[in-house]
Amino acid sequence: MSDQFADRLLQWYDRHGRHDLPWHLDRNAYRVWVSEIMLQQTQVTTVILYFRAFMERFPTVRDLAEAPVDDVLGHWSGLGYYARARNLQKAAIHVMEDHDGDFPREQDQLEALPGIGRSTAAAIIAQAWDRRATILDGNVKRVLARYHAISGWPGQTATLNALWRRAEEHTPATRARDYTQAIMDLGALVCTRSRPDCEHCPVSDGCTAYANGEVHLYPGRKPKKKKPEKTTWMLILEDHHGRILLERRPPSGIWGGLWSLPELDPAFGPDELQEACERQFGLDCSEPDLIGGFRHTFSHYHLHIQPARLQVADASKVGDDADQRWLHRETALDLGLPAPIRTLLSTPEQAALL
DNA sequence: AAGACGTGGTT
DNA sequence: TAACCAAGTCT
Repeated sequence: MSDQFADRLLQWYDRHGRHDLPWHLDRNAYRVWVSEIMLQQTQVTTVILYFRAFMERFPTVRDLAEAPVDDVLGHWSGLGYYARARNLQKAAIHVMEDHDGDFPREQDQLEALPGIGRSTAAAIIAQAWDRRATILDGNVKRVLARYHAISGWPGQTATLNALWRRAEEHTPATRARDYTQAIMDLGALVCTRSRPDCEHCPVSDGCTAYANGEVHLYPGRKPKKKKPEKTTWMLILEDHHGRILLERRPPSGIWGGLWSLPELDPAFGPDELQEACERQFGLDCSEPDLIGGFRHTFSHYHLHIQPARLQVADASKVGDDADQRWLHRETALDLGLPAPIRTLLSTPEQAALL
């Protein structure tokens, strides 16, 4: 059904929407897909530079499928949610092997690819091929929650179902590409989380929350919970060449598959680091030299990272393999590193401490 | 169903 | 400053 909502929105979009984001140029399914994955829970301004660099290095789905995983993660370093990068490459391999290098055209086939859910599949269909499909991202949730005064936190199934139903209803039969971009642009530029610009909203007429003067009540807030705190040790083990020991983290969990400093059982106290180092790595370490800690906040818990610097007498006991390497700082920066570790290894002030 | 999963910006 | 949140998906 093509209702007044869609018509007014599209009219507004033609004049005020965003028409030249990087993924709007040379538009194809691959570029749309990569942009949609990068944009999951990530702001447009953050994505732009990553997208350009990623496309330069991996111009086609084949380039991505054939690349070393560390290269892919390296281009994701600092973006967060690294499962996205691992899934991206898995999906690229599937597309090459099962679909002859072409993205499947049906929504359920797209959703079968790792990292592509209901909304991302719809975004690809609409953005890449201009076919009718319904998205529901954070922007659309906010717009529709206000327009229809849908109460409740969108994380709850009932609220989410109500939003999906409305989203489907509003999706027009034509101009699918422009419509999906338009409703996201409205959320990003007008119907913003704080200080929405209702005076310039093309659909304020039919907006229930606006009519009731309750725009600020929607969407419902997430129930707040206390974040647990976690403290860990990150060892900076340096050999006499000035190289640092890095380890690949397990494929799942925080920073999965990325390279990082060796993590030590947090149960060890500050004065047990030398012993722990010898036990865990079989290394003959000098007196641990604490260089102070920095605190890093995650979305789900506070993680206190305490870097401890130790000089290693004989690095040959820990070899170079797929999961453990002695690397100079500059070399390490080519790998997929978590942002805090990258900062630790790259900023002049931090590096001076190493 | 609810929690895990990152980081940087905003309030 | 600490909470909140952004073009969600997976388990």
